[in-house]
Order: sequence, then C-alpha cells, then structure tokens
Amino acid sequence: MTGTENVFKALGDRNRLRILAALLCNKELCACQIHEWLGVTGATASKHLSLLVDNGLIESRKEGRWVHYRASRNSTAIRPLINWIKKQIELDDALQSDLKKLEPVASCTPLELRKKQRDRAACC
Amino acid sequence: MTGTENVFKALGDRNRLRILAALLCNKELCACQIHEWLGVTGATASKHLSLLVDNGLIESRKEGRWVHYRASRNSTAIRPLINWIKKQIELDDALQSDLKKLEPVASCTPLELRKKQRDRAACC
DNA sequence: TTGACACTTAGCTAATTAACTAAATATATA
DNA sequence: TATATATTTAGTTAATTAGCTAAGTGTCAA
Repeated sequence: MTGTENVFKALGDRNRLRILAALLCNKELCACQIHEWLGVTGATASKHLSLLVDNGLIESRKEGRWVHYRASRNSTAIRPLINWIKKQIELDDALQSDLKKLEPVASCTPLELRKKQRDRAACC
Repeated sequence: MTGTENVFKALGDRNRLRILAALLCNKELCACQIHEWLGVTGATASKHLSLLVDNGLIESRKEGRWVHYRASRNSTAIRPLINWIKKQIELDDALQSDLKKLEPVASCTPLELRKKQRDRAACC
C-alpha cells in the first residue's frame, strides 16, 4: 500500500501529470525538451522526473550529455492505471491545448532546441 | 486534468487509502466506526471523509445522528481506477492485516461501539 | 585542455496540509 | 427541557513539498 500511496502522490501534482501526459503522446523526450515546455527550472524538472522514475511510471535512457525519457513499458502492474490516465488526458481540453504547445519543442532535436534558445536570448 | 490531479491527491494519503480500502471491503460504515479504526480524532477522520466525497470516490448517507459512508457507485468514469485499487489492496499484506482489525469494529452497530468505548474508559 | 553544456544534488523559502483542540451544529434520550 | 452524543467547522502547529539559486558531475567540442 505504501507503494500504491506513493504512486498516487507522484501523480497528484499538476506538473508531473503534464510530464506523464507528454510522454504518453510522444515516444521519447529529452529532459531539456520537457523542462523547456514545463516552464520551470531544469532543477525542478529534474526532480519531478526522478520522482516519476522512482515510482515506475517513466524510465530514462542516457545518451551522451542528454537523458531521454519515455513512459514505462515493462510494468504490467500499472498498465490499467496508465490506460485510465490516458482516457482522462483525452477528455481534458486544457491539457490538450497545453500539449499542442509541446509539439514544436518535441520536433526539435536537443541541439536545435539549444540554438533556438540562444537566438531568443540574443534578440533581447 | 485538475479533476484527475485532485483525485490522485485525494488518493495519495495513507489514511484516505485505508478508508477507501475499508469501504471497498464493507458495504457501509459509519463515521464513528471509521474514526475508531483509523486511530485519529473524529475531526481528522471527518476531513478525510469529506475530501473523498468531494472527489467522487465515496458517498455518504445521513441517518439520525449518524453518517454512513460507502464506496461510490454511480460513477462509471472512475470504475476502472477503483478496480485497479482493489487489486493493489488484495496484494498488500500490511493493509490486509490492518483490515482484519476493522472487522470487530465493523460488526458493531454505532450504539454497541459506543458502549464498548464507555466500558473501556470505565476500566482505566 | 579549456570552456560550454545537460543534468543532478544541496540548501533555502514559501505554500500546502495532516494532525490536534475547541467550539458549533444537529439529533436523540432521560 | 436539559443533557449526551455524532459529526463538522475553525483555528493552530508541525511536517511536507514545489519551487528557486548555486554548486557539483559528467560529456562533448573547439
């Protein structure tokens, strides 16, 4: 039950639910893409991501400087829970328009994303 | 999503999960039975119960001085979530032995329970 | 090798919340 | 009617936590 309780604690936060929704709609996203879209500092995004990993909801893969995240696959135990969340996500208009804003970020590689950030900084 | 987030917040607390488990194993329990078993003050139990009601997880029925609670029925939306929780409850040994302790309390009517509490107080 | 970058960890602050006690409300019984 | 009981509401306190900044770690590229 402690496990169950902690899974629910992990899910009971707006930004962590947003992350999970993002990873259920996108095969894989790197930490920098998530952080850019979430609108919090990298450190905060990192903490949210670890918590989701710790509770078996998502998993990570390191590649050079980057860490890629995806929804957890080999966990049949939480599959029904994830399916229920998927349905709630589909029904949630606010979240859907939120996810729309992720699209341009998700379609950039980390390097392209970085370039955009530099350009944006330069123009101000 | 705010709704979903709040449902998870409601579920992300040990005592509220215990209450839900108790109501999934017992048709109906009165507030005083739940409070007795939970081991918190009546006020605290009452707050947990309202939160679960507010999020559609349980429902209440008033009868004289007593308020009886039961797991929510007319909510097809959360049915799959409840089913998943039921399975987690079954797998949780600590919770199972916790629920065993509820049995003697659940088999008392509120009046009998009160009598026992009086007797216990008298002997000390 | 030096510097830039991606991410994580540590430490702090403000906001949230679970618990308590005391007071309020509503109902039943003597 | 007066009192006891069941529950809720209000108000306080201590613990938790989401966010931040700053510092640390590991990787890549000039």
